[in-house]
Order: sequence, then C-alpha cells, then structure tokens
Amino acid sequence: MTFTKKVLEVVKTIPRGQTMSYCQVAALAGNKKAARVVGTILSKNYDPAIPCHRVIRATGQLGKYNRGADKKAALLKQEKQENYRPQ
DNA sequence: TAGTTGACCGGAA
DNA sequence: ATTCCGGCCAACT
Repeated sequence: MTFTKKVLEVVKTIPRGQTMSYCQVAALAGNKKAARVVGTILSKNYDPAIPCHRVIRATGQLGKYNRGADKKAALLKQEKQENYRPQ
C-alpha cells in the first residue's frame, strides 16, 4: 500500500458532514509531514468516490478545490445541513 | 534524468 | 502578531 493509495482510502472514509485537514489525512496515511503531498494527490485525482472537498486546511480555511473552492464550500455546507437532518 | 512546483503544516525568528 | 524555513511525495517541464 503506497502513501498515495492510503491517502485516497483515508479521504474515502471521511464521514458525511465532517471535514479533515490535510495534516490529519497525512497522519492517518502514515506521514504526518506529508500534508503537501495529500494536496498534490487530491488535486490530480479526479474520483467521485473520493470526497476531496471534505479535506480542508488545518487553519480552518477551506483551501482549494479542483472544481472550484465555491463548490467546496457549498458542498460542505449542504452536507453539514443534511447531517443535522438525516434522510 | 534532474530540477522545480504544488490544493500544506509546524516551528522558529 | 507576522514572516521565513524545512520537510514530504507526486506530477510537470
């Protein structure tokens, strides 16, 4: 299992309405200092099974998104709302 | 092939 | 409080 795969797996396991920082993902993937790599991988990896929009910066900022930061914010907001109202 | 860049983070000055 | 530096791995030139 390479770091890249691990990162993708970790991001895949992020629950709905919940966000995780690149640092967290990197730590779970095995390398706490590889937050940068996480961003690189996610930016390249287009995959509907990988909710990269749930990965934000450790400072609380949303950071960037391959489909637009606006979409990221909107999706997160929506998911949070849906999390508050299941089904 | 080698060097640079990049959706980042933490610590130091 | 802000600004700078090192570290990690993948993709691009």
